Parts: sequence; structure tokens; C-alpha cells
Amino acid sequence: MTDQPGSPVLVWFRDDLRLSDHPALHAAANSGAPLVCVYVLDEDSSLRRRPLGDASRWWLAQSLRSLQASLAKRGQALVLRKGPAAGVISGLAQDIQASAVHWIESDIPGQASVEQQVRTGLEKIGVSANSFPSDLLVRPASLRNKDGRGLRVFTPFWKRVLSMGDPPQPLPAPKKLKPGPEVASDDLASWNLEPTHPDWASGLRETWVAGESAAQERLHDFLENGIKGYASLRDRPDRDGTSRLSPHLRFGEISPRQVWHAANFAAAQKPAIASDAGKFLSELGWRDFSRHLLFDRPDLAEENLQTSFDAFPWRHDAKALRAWQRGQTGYPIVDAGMRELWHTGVMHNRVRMVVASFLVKHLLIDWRHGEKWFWDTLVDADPGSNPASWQWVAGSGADAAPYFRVFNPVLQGEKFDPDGVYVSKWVPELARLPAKLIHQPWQAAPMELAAAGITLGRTYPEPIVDHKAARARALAAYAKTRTS
DNA sequence: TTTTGAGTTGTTCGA
DNA sequence: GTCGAACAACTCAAA
Repeated sequence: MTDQPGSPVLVWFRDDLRLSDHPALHAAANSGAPLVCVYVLDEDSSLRRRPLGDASRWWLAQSLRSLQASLAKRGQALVLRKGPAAGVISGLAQDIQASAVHWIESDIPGQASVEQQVRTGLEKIGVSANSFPSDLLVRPASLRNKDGRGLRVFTPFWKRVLSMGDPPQPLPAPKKLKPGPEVASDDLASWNLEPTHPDWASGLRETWVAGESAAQERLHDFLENGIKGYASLRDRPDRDGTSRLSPHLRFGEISPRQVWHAANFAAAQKPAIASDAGKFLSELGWRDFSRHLLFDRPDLAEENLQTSFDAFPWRHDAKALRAWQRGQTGYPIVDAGMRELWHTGVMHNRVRMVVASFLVKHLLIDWRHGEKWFWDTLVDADPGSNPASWQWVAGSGADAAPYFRVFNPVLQGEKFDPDGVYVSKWVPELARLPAKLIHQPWQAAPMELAAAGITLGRTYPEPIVDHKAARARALAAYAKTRTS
């Protein structure tokens, strides 16, 4: 079909639920053609894309609602369809007699083949396929070492990215959209993305506003008020020191390019924040880095990057796993983190490392169990960052941590939550303990416990493992893996 | 090709 | 209380 003026263009939204810096939408709008916008929930290609976790499904529902609302303000609908992407897209393109389909490519493994199927389907019916570069700062295919593989160590990776100069300037949201023909849409509620019985999402609702404008607001508020001191305050779970942009980035409500340019602009205005901004951008770099690892290793969530770990003597301990998941390990900083996760769908980055180290090293439970739990409960669960970070903690990853790095949950608590504010918030049954004892209630004298209203083993658990013994056990297990 | 330097996030122990 | 050393060996990237 040729590009006649009246013939509509289909814009296929994916992990890019925004209007600004959306090259596919931008080009479609600029063409002057009437538009039909569609989001496809593709649960059938389960081999091609890991099914979303429950918390992510909740976020997706909010994000789609938000995108629907902002499109509606411009007189434009968002059509919701379910099914294998290739069939849905070519069927819809045919129905509306589209001249073209526009979308942003994905570098998540398996997506290339989905896109290829879409292309083939469109070719058959004579509709042109216009795809645009993915959202990453740098695409994995264009950043290779001399053996043609992706870089596996962050620092050289990030140096290479920085040496490539700025990514393209973000595009503005299209001023005007020209709505195309009306098309039937699924009702979002029929997708059952949100929990009903039981409704466990109340904490998520209290914590988050999904969508592009919330994301932009968050970014600009952070750059204006939050970035000063980021390099050190980001480690403090008792402070509001992180950007909290991760779920917005995950669903493409904001693009890495927008974050990059906004941070650099802020740093140029205020040289005092330049080093904090640089640190912040490097965190954005980790997001890209993990996606690059995933690009080379589609099995990142299943297989140890270091095969020596295949023989690791993991323990099977359903009871301990459950205690960890529920925040009942008896280690306050660990329990606080796990409960924050359950309630809000995120966990402070520093605490993620502590709880992950605890599961893998203190409990000797396979990192894959932790990765799965995070995948299901995090609203920012990223197909790259989540498995890459778990492997990093476990030491099975590309850029392995020294085997002897076993986080001491008491020291970590005392160092990064010195007043016990974070623990008090998420483990309120310990709130009346003095700060000195709040990270190790088992050290409190009976009178101190009584005064705080605590009975260990009843109102709060005894530690499920002894730190010293668990550390020794972990080091022994890791030593064995090395030599085997 | 070979060599060299380095690798996000730590803890413990003994002086 | 503070401080530095020790805790392995290996892989990766770049010179």
C-alpha cells in the first residue's frame, strides 16, 4: 500500500509508554497521516519474553491508563489488544488499511525475532515497517570488544560509552495528533493486570504515580533538589537520596536520553553538582550495561555466567527462603528491606545488596530463588538489571565480587541507617529500641527488650542464622567452588 | 602477541 | 577507637 494522505499509520507502543522522545510516534505524527496507537499484551510468546511479574503487571496497568489519558487529551485513543504481536499488528494494520507501522526496537533477546515476524507479516500485506533505534544510550550491537563480544566489565564499558559523546537530543512530544479511524479495544480491566482477591496493591498505590508526567516531575524535582550529595546519600536508606526513576525507566515512561541530557544540563547550570550528576549518570550506565550483558547472554536469569558455580552446594531450605521473603529473618535491616519491597514494590539499592548477600551467603540459597522473588515483587524489575545484579552479588557474574565479600547485616545497618530510622519504619515492632540496639536486638538486655515491648521469638524473630557461623560456612562453600 | 593493571558497593583481625 | 593488611585467583580490556 502506498503512502496516500488519507491512509493511517499504526504506532505500536511497547516498553516506551510516553509521548516525548518517542521517535516512532514523532515520525508518524510528522507524516501528517491519521494515527492509530496500539499496545499489545503478548503473553503467548512466552519463550520470547519473560512473563511480567505481578508487581510489574500492576505498574503496567497504571502506565497504560496514564498513556491513554494523555493521548485522550489530544483526541487520540490507545487501542489495547492481546495476542501474539505479529498476528495482532498485521491484522490491525489490514483492518485500518494502514500505510505503515512505526515502532521503537527492543534490544531484549527474543524481541528481534518478534519484530522480524511482524515485519514479515506486514510485508505480506504490503504495509511498510518503520522501526527506530532502541531506547538504550548505546545499542549492544554497536559496542563490541575486538572479539566481537560485549564488554563485561563496567568501568571500561562506561568509559567507552562516555567516549562516544552525547546520545541524540530527545525529541519533543508531538504538538498535534491526527486521530485515525476508531478501532475496537480491549477493556484494560479484562486483562486482569491488577490484583483483586486479595488486593495486595494498596502499598503500591500509596507509593507511586505511574506515567510520563510523574516521571518528568520526579526527574526535575530530583535534579533540582535531590542530587546534591547523591554520591554518598544514595547509600542511605533512611534518606530520600535516590532518584526513584527506575520503574519509570523500566516501562519507558521516560527515556535514558532524556535523563542523560537533563542531568548534564543541570550540571552545566550548577557546577557544584557536577560530580553527583556524573555518579547519577553512571547508575544509568549500569542499566545499559546489564542490558548489554543480557543481549549476549539471553539466559542471564537462568545460568551462572561463571560455570564453576554450576557445582555450588546450594542449600534447599524452603523455610528459610520463606522467612527471607516475608521479612522474618531476625536481622532488622534485612527484614526492613524485604518488607519495604513487599509494601512498595521497590527496595533501596543499598539494602538490595544486603538482603541479596544474606540470601546467597548467609542462607546459601541459590541466587535464582532471590532473582525470581524480586522479579515478581519489584515494580522496576528489569530483564537485564535484576539477573545481572543477582549474579553480581552471588559472585557468579561476569565481573565477580571477591568471594570474601560477605555483608555483615549489623554493620551495614549501623553504617547506613545509623539512627535506625529505616528499620523503625518497616519493622515497627523494633521502633522503641535505642538506635544502638536496633540492628541487633538479640544483644539487648532483658530489661531493654521489655522496655521496648519486645519478646524475641514472639514479637520479633530470633536471628535464623548466626552471622559468624554463617559467614564461615559461606566462605568454606565458596572456597570449594573455586577449586572444583 | 604478550604483558600489565584493574576490577561499584566489604569485613575482620591485630597492632 | 583507628588503621592497614589480609582475605584468591581469574578474567577482561587495553597498551
